[in-house]
Amino acid sequence: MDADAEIDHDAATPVYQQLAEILRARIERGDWAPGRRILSEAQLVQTYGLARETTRKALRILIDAEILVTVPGRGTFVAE
Amino acid sequence: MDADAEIDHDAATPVYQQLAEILRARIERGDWAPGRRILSEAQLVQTYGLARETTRKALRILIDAEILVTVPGRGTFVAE
DNA sequence: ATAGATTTGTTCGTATGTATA
DNA sequence: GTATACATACGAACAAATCTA
Repeated sequence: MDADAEIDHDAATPVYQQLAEILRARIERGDWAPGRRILSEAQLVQTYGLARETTRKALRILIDAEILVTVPGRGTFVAE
Repeated sequence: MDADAEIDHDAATPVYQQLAEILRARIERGDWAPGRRILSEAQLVQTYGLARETTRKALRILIDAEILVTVPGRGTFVAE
Protein backbone atom coordinates (compact mmCIF):
# COMPACT_ATOMS: atom_id res chain seq x y z
CA MET A 1 0.00 0.00 0.00
CA ASP A 2 1.45 3.33 -1.04
CA ALA A 3 1.59 6.18 1.44
CA ASP A 4 -0.40 8.39 -0.90
CA ALA A 5 -2.92 5.72 -1.81
CA GLU A 6 -6.57 6.54 -1.32
CA ILE A 7 -9.21 4.41 0.28
CA ASP A 8 -11.08 2.15 -2.12
CA HIS A 9 -14.43 1.19 -0.67
CA ASP A 10 -14.97 -1.37 -3.41
CA ALA A 11 -11.70 -3.20 -2.87
CA ALA A 12 -11.57 -6.73 -1.49
CA THR A 13 -9.32 -5.55 1.37
CA PRO A 14 -11.30 -4.05 4.25
CA VAL A 15 -11.10 -0.29 4.51
CA TYR A 16 -9.54 -0.38 7.98
CA GLN A 17 -6.72 -2.61 6.71
CA GLN A 18 -6.15 -0.27 3.81
CA LEU A 19 -5.84 2.68 6.17
CA ALA A 20 -3.50 0.78 8.47
CA GLU A 21 -1.18 0.07 5.53
CA ILE A 22 -1.34 3.66 4.31
CA LEU A 23 -0.37 4.93 7.74
CA ARG A 24 2.36 2.32 8.10
CA ALA A 25 3.79 3.47 4.76
CA ARG A 26 3.60 7.11 5.79
CA ILE A 27 5.48 6.36 9.00
CA GLU A 28 8.13 4.36 7.15
CA ARG A 29 8.44 7.21 4.67
CA GLY A 30 9.14 9.51 7.60
CA ASP A 31 6.01 11.65 7.60
CA TRP A 32 6.25 11.46 11.39
CA ALA A 33 9.46 10.67 13.25
CA PRO A 34 9.50 8.38 16.31
CA GLY A 35 7.94 10.16 19.26
CA ARG A 36 6.01 12.57 17.06
CA ARG A 37 2.25 12.84 17.16
CA ILE A 38 0.40 11.74 14.07
CA LEU A 39 -2.99 13.01 12.96
CA SER A 40 -5.78 12.87 15.53
CA GLU A 41 -8.60 10.41 15.05
CA ALA A 42 -10.87 13.29 14.05
CA GLN A 43 -8.35 14.47 11.46
CA LEU A 44 -7.95 10.96 10.08
CA VAL A 45 -11.73 10.68 9.86
CA GLN A 46 -11.82 13.90 7.86
CA THR A 47 -8.75 13.19 5.75
CA TYR A 48 -9.77 9.73 4.67
CA GLY A 49 -13.54 10.13 4.80
CA LEU A 50 -14.12 7.23 7.18
CA ALA A 51 -16.12 6.63 10.34
CA ARG A 52 -14.29 7.04 13.60
CA GLU A 53 -14.68 3.38 14.49
CA THR A 54 -13.10 2.32 11.22
CA THR A 55 -10.24 4.72 11.80
CA ARG A 56 -9.72 3.36 15.29
CA LYS A 57 -9.69 -0.17 13.95
CA ALA A 58 -6.80 0.80 11.67
CA LEU A 59 -4.95 2.45 14.55
CA ARG A 60 -5.52 -0.66 16.67
CA ILE A 61 -3.56 -2.72 14.14
CA LEU A 62 -0.56 -0.40 14.36
CA ILE A 63 -0.81 -0.18 18.14
CA ASP A 64 -0.82 -3.96 18.42
CA ALA A 65 2.22 -3.97 16.12
CA GLU A 66 3.87 -1.51 18.54
CA ILE A 67 4.23 1.03 15.76
CA LEU A 68 1.91 3.52 17.41
CA VAL A 69 1.08 4.46 21.00
CA THR A 70 -2.02 6.33 22.11
CA VAL A 71 -2.24 8.69 25.05
CA PRO A 72 -5.73 9.70 26.22
CA GLY A 73 -6.27 13.42 26.01
CA ARG A 74 -3.03 13.94 24.08
CA GLY A 75 -3.03 12.00 20.87
CA THR A 76 -1.48 9.12 18.96
CA PHE A 77 2.30 8.93 18.67
CA VAL A 78 4.87 7.01 16.66
CA ALA A 79 6.55 4.50 18.98
CA GLU A 80 10.19 5.19 19.84
CA MET B 1 -38.98 22.39 18.71
CA ASP B 2 -40.33 24.42 21.60
CA ALA B 3 -37.95 26.42 23.74
CA ASP B 4 -39.18 24.61 26.84
CA ALA B 5 -39.14 21.17 25.27
CA GLU B 6 -37.18 18.46 26.99
CA ILE B 7 -34.76 16.02 25.47
CA ASP B 8 -36.33 12.75 24.33
CA HIS B 9 -33.71 10.04 24.17
CA ASP B 10 -36.11 7.69 22.41
CA ALA B 11 -37.05 10.10 19.62
CA ALA B 12 -35.99 9.48 16.06
CA THR B 13 -34.29 12.86 15.94
CA PRO B 14 -30.78 12.72 17.42
CA VAL B 15 -30.41 14.28 20.84
CA TYR B 16 -27.86 16.84 19.65
CA GLN B 17 -30.27 18.07 16.97
CA GLN B 18 -33.03 18.34 19.53
CA LEU B 19 -30.83 20.47 21.78
CA ALA B 20 -29.78 22.67 18.87
CA GLU B 21 -33.42 23.37 18.08
CA ILE B 22 -34.28 24.03 21.72
CA LEU B 23 -31.46 26.56 21.98
CA ARG B 24 -32.39 28.14 18.65
CA ALA B 25 -35.95 28.58 19.94
CA ARG B 26 -34.70 30.06 23.21
CA ILE B 27 -32.58 32.57 21.34
CA GLU B 28 -35.47 33.50 19.04
CA ARG B 29 -37.67 33.89 22.11
CA GLY B 30 -35.13 36.33 23.49
CA ASP B 31 -33.72 34.38 26.42
CA TRP B 32 -30.38 35.89 25.43
CA ALA B 33 -30.03 39.06 23.38
CA PRO B 34 -27.40 39.38 20.63
CA GLY B 35 -23.96 39.73 22.15
CA ARG B 36 -24.99 38.12 25.43
CA ARG B 37 -23.37 34.99 26.78
CA ILE B 38 -25.51 31.89 26.94
CA LEU B 39 -25.08 29.00 29.36
CA SER B 40 -21.64 27.43 29.56
CA GLU B 41 -21.14 23.93 28.21
CA ALA B 42 -20.98 22.61 31.76
CA GLN B 43 -24.29 24.31 32.58
CA LEU B 44 -25.92 22.95 29.43
CA VAL B 45 -24.68 19.48 30.33
CA GLN B 46 -26.28 19.82 33.75
CA THR B 47 -29.47 21.48 32.55
CA TYR B 48 -30.25 19.02 29.81
CA GLY B 49 -28.61 15.89 31.23
CA LEU B 50 -26.38 15.25 28.24
CA ALA B 51 -22.75 14.43 27.66
CA ARG B 52 -20.45 17.31 26.89
CA GLU B 53 -19.70 15.99 23.42
CA THR B 54 -23.39 15.88 22.60
CA THR B 55 -23.82 19.39 23.90
CA ARG B 56 -20.89 20.62 21.83
CA LYS B 57 -22.34 18.96 18.75
CA ALA B 58 -25.53 20.96 19.26
CA LEU B 59 -23.54 24.17 19.71
CA ARG B 60 -21.55 23.40 16.56
CA ILE B 61 -24.78 23.43 14.55
CA LEU B 62 -25.65 26.92 15.77
CA ILE B 63 -22.09 28.14 15.33
CA ASP B 64 -22.07 26.91 11.74
CA ALA B 65 -25.40 28.71 11.27
CA GLU B 66 -23.73 31.88 12.59
CA ILE B 67 -26.24 32.05 15.43
CA LEU B 68 -23.63 31.53 18.13
CA VAL B 69 -19.96 32.43 18.52
CA THR B 70 -17.55 30.84 20.98
CA VAL B 71 -14.57 32.52 22.61
CA PRO B 72 -12.02 30.24 24.32
CA GLY B 73 -11.79 30.93 28.01
CA ARG B 74 -14.79 33.29 27.90
CA GLY B 75 -17.88 31.49 26.76
CA THR B 76 -20.48 31.13 24.05
CA PHE B 77 -22.29 34.24 22.82
CA VAL B 78 -25.29 35.04 20.67
CA ALA B 79 -24.04 36.44 17.36
CA GLU B 80 -24.69 40.12 16.76
C1' DA C 1 1.48 39.41 40.69
C1' DT C 2 -0.02 34.90 41.10
C1' DA C 3 -2.78 31.10 42.21
C1' DG C 4 -7.08 29.03 41.52
C1' DA C 5 -11.46 28.60 39.13
C1' DT C 6 -13.99 28.84 34.88
C1' DT C 7 -14.59 27.96 30.05
C1' DT C 8 -13.79 26.38 25.54
C1' DG C 9 -10.60 23.25 22.70
C1' DT C 10 -8.77 18.72 21.82
C1' DT C 11 -8.11 13.90 22.27
C1' DC C 12 -8.56 8.98 23.26
C1' DG C 13 -11.78 5.18 25.60
C1' DT C 14 -16.12 2.71 25.49
C1' DA C 15 -20.74 1.19 24.24
C1' DT C 16 -24.93 0.68 21.49
C1' DG C 17 -27.80 0.57 17.41
C1' DT C 18 -28.40 0.22 12.41
C1' DA C 19 -27.38 -1.00 7.72
C1' DT C 20 -24.95 -3.53 4.30
C1' DA C 21 -22.07 -6.96 1.90
C1' DG D 1 -24.60 -15.46 9.92
C1' DT D 2 -20.58 -12.81 10.30
C1' DA D 3 -17.67 -9.06 9.38
C1' DT D 4 -17.54 -4.48 8.00
C1' DA D 5 -18.88 0.29 8.35
C1' DC D 6 -21.33 4.27 9.87
C1' DA D 7 -23.82 7.28 13.39
C1' DT D 8 -24.85 8.37 17.90
C1' DA D 9 -23.89 9.00 22.81
C1' DC D 10 -21.52 9.00 27.24
C1' DG D 11 -16.95 9.15 29.88
C1' DA D 12 -12.41 10.84 31.08
C1' DA D 13 -8.32 13.44 30.74
C1' DC D 14 -5.27 17.06 29.28
C1' DA D 15 -4.48 21.80 27.35
C1' DA D 16 -4.91 26.80 26.68
C1' DA D 17 -7.27 31.16 27.33
C1' DT D 18 -9.57 34.04 30.45
C1' DC D 19 -11.23 35.88 34.62
C1' DT D 20 -11.21 36.62 39.66
C1' DA D 21 -9.87 36.71 44.42
